[in-house]
Amino acid sequence: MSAISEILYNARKQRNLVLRKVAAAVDIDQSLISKFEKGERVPTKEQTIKLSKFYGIPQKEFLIDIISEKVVRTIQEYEFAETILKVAEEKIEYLNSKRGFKKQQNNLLDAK
Amino acid sequence: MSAISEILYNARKQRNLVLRKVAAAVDIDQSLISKFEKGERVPTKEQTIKLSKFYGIPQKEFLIDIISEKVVRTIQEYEFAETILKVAEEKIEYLNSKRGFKKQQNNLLDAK
DNA sequence: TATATTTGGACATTATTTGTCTAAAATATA
DNA sequence: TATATTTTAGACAAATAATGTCCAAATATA
Repeated sequence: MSAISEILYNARKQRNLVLRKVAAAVDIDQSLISKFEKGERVPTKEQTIKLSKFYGIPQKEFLIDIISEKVVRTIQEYEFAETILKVAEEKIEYLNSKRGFKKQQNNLLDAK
Repeated sequence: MSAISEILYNARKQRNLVLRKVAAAVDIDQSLISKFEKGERVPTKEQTIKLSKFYGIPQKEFLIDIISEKVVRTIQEYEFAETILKVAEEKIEYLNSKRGFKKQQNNLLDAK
């Protein structure tokens, strides 16, 4: 039972809504929403956006939550999952520094 | 051009092997190995194991490299990729602490 | 107890990843 | 320079994974 499940379940309960009503409002099958609330499935990006809008959940934070959950489900079978993330971080930082470099280059070119 | 590409390319060059020879030895299409070396594709787990054995690359380290590369390719489109990894880390740590708890429980039960 | 709601499981559909093929491009060799 | 060999890129087939739907069983409510 992940945080996403709880967030969705609580959001619906606070509003005293049944799945059918949410399903109609956001155009997602009620069975699927049930699975999200039970942690059986993870919403897609589009579904995430729809649900966050409907429930007034901050979109970016929710997206981060969803995508990180997907990452976790991919790597959790490995005993070295934490190391994977550390290495991934280094790679992302490296990519960002390359982008930063390119941005600086572009800025210099624009100045000319 | 990722580290994986360089590792594979250098490993092959050091041994003065052509793709065809490696391909036959590890039973992976030579065109595919070329794509790995160029960073166009990422090897599967099974391919990773085969290549690490063939080249004598430490398997666990190589697996970590490969899987983290896949994670990176999934999330790098987002400007908040680093945050995703941070949250994923917290989730993994949480899971590990739950597992630790279960292990302790199991140990206690065994002791009885 | 009847009805409404939620859930789980099977399976269809869609999307993504992976593997293969082939010829062009690049490089090496004679 | 001609030829052989190697590498590569692109198209597409095949395999796998993710996602959506359907429907009845399970559960909750009145």
